[in-house]
Amino acid sequence: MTTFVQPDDLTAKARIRDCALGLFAAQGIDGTSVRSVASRAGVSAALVIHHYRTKQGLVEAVDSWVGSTVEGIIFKALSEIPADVGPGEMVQAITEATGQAVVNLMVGFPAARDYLGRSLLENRPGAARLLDTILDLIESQLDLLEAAGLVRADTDRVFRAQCVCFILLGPVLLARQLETRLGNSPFDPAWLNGLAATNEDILRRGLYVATG
Amino acid sequence: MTTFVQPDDLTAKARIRDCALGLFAAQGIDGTSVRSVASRAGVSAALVIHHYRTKQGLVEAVDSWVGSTVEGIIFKALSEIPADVGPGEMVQAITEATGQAVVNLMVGFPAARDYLGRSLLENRPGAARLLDTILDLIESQLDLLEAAGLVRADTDRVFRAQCVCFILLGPVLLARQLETRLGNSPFDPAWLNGLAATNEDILRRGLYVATG
DNA sequence: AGGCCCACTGAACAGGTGTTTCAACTACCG
DNA sequence: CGGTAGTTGAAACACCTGTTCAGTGGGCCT
Repeated sequence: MTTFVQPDDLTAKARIRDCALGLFAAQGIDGTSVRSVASRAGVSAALVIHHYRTKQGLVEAVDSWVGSTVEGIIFKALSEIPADVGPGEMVQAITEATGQAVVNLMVGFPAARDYLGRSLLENRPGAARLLDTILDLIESQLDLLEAAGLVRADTDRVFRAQCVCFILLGPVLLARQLETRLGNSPFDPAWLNGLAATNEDILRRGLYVATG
Repeated sequence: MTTFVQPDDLTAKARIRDCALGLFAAQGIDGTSVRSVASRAGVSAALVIHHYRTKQGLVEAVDSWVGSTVEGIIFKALSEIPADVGPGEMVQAITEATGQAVVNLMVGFPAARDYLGRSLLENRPGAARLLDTILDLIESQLDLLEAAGLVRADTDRVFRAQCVCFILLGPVLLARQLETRLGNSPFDPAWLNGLAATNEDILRRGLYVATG
């Protein structure tokens, strides 16, 4: 059977998957029952099991849907880099493109973003692989930038990648706590851009005043 | 039957609390049943309820024990600052003392550290207050340092505090994923010191090479 | 000694969970 | 029209959950 779904009314199976994504992100996987997913999707619990065999099957379906969505966004961002930039600007172009893709993901796909955060928090295997991918990506990008003379060579390549990773993922991991503290969403575009600007400024010039 | 309790050993009530702390940290609160806590403590489930009334009561007992432990460590660190440092070095002394206290906490109290991470991840009210406290503390410390001319005044005070907070909490939040990636504990003292040194270096001098 | 309190237990209860079973419905194809 | 395959739902099953209950036993006070 074909899995291609036209953008008209979602089939019950897709509706179940979407509702599960939202509930998993909001309450966690263990905190979400099959019945509550079914109720929100307007179907019976038995239908959820019929379509996905087990709750674990539903979780895997959500995992793979989110994974392919995220990969699609990043691939799209990278494919839109103009091909006529010189080799000197190429590394910076890649960095900016991926950074923009991250912001786009956080602002434009709240469900996927929240689910990613949840997934990391609950230490699901898919999220562990994702963190691995993120850290590898950051490490290799910083390596490229170092080779281009844009990143200090006297910094540990593993530690610096962790530092950047934590700065990037912080809002995703602590979104709920930050929301109650800030009063509005930490993914409000204006707010996120301000935070990103400060982060970039700190990475560029340091936070402390040079004491000579 | 007879329980082998050595004279200096913990009372059953304290043993239950400690076992709960460990299991909550490892599996989450929702993922830990009263019976599993009782089993690990070598008592019956009914006794857990007898001592703490409800599971929620047990959670609150663990919360307050961790809270007072953490506060004790920080207070002890602050009280050990020699009183004869000049006002110029005072802010830096406070900063170093709290930084050292954080490292001590992460290295010396793995159970409390893991529980704190879990608590943040599960968005428990106690942890929300804790994050508030941490952010307030960082903001005011950076304000002090800025007033002393040690932190750049042209950085947003809220965003920069978030940045520092994410760097500090990253290993706590992602400890389990990092452990599988690194092969050893992200809280190994040597490793943690290396990470802290790189973080401080980045905050001091920036990560990117100054491009003029 | 008697009385008493308190730690402690096994069994049971009520409710929620994931899953299974079976029956009924709908849409398509000949 | 019949038949078949894909959908859907109500009810039930076995299990796990937090919690309650009635009771036992040992140490302590008067």
